[in-house]
Amino acid sequence: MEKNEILADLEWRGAVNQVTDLEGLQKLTEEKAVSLYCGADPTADSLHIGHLIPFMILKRFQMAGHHPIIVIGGGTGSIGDPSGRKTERQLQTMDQVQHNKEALTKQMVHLFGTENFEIVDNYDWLSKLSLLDFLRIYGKEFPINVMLNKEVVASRLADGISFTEFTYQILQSIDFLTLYREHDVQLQIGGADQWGNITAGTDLIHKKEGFEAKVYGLTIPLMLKADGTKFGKSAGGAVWLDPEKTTPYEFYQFWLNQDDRDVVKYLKYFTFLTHDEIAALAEKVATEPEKREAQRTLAREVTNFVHGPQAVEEAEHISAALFTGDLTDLSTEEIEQGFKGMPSVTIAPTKINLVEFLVDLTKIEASRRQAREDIQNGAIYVNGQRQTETDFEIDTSATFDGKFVIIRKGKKKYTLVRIVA
RNA sequence: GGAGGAGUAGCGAAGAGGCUAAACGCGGCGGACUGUAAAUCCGCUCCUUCGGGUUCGGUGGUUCGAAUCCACUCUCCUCCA
Repeated sequence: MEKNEILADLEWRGAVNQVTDLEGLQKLTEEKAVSLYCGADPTADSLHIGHLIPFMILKRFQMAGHHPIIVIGGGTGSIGDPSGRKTERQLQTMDQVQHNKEALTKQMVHLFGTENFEIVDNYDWLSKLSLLDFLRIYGKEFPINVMLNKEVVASRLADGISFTEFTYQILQSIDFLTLYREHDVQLQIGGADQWGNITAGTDLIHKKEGFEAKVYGLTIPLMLKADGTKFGKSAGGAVWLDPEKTTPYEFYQFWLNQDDRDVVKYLKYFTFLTHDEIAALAEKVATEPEKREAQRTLAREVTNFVHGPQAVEEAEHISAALFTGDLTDLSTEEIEQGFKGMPSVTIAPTKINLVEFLVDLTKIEASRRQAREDIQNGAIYVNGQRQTETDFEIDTSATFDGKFVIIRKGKKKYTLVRIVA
């Protein structure tokens, strides 16, 4: 893709919500390799797929020959962005921020490489700013009435917002200005809820650098699923990029299970497939939805991007075993390989009643009552065999060389129980 | 500071002395159907050794019996100052 085609591509992908000056930005992409940035505050020690939304766009800019920068918010993260929140954030300790920052940085490098990409930390400049400088140099440029009118702030006035969070938009604006000056950054992108923060930044740059300063903002639409719920949550909560938190298999399954109505949208957002390839898959969703080729491709592409080809192969192998194959045919080696990364618990060899096994030993079930109910409903499978007797005795030495017991609960929740003496 | 109102299971919301482990809705968990879908239908949703045990903001009382009545207390909301 050429530099000047990037905006049209984003439009086609439905990835553009608002742009401060679309024509101006288009012109800029025709003239040069544009430096652009997106912020990510270290609020947790892993990225999740919500982060992927702006990051995919940064990546597209990168692939088109532009120059993306991620600002990791060591400074802003210690303050707390009020955007998209109804209540005040709990401040994180600086140690947490530091820890999270390191974890996120690793993941970002993994996604973007080091060529034509930078990560900077706004702690580097925000922490050096004295209170008096802050007020004299920047505070003067921010009329309170304008700040109050920002959606993010206005929506919080009734319930309350601290001065700390109120100030967030100024800090983010200082980021943009700093990047404009030191890294020639002319575009900031972010989620739809970032519009207020982004325009605060362009305003500040115009005031400080003059109105001829060419800076732009672009926001991405809020992503909603077809059923109206928020994108990116699965049963267990957020879908993380950290394979320790969300295994590659679960990650793969998350994408594979997407609704027909959403899958094309996600192909556009989260894959680097061409327009023609996506159109062909869209056609297949319409004509032979039961094959779920679009979902399969989506899962394969995104898992490959985040976890690599090895992880895709593994995820597909596990999926095949769990959804079509008979577990008892698997060798212990295959289980060791296939279940790597599945939820697992380790216990000592024993012979025990199934209910106690599920509740006391493995914590797969929360209570005896629940365990009995699930067993009687036929929701529990031991090594692939449905088990409906609550007084069934499990002998851990009976299967898989006494090394494993595989418990399935419901349609697709597996737990690998490792038997270690 | 004054006057009212509210706190019930994960959430929302009934109940106003025994028939209430607590309607109903959502969410969650299962099952059937299916495409590892959607929609739909069905069951479950405090714990239990199935005898029972512990629940309705908290503490103490009245009563044979309290989520329901009384006192005190904590928290939140509205109005007035």
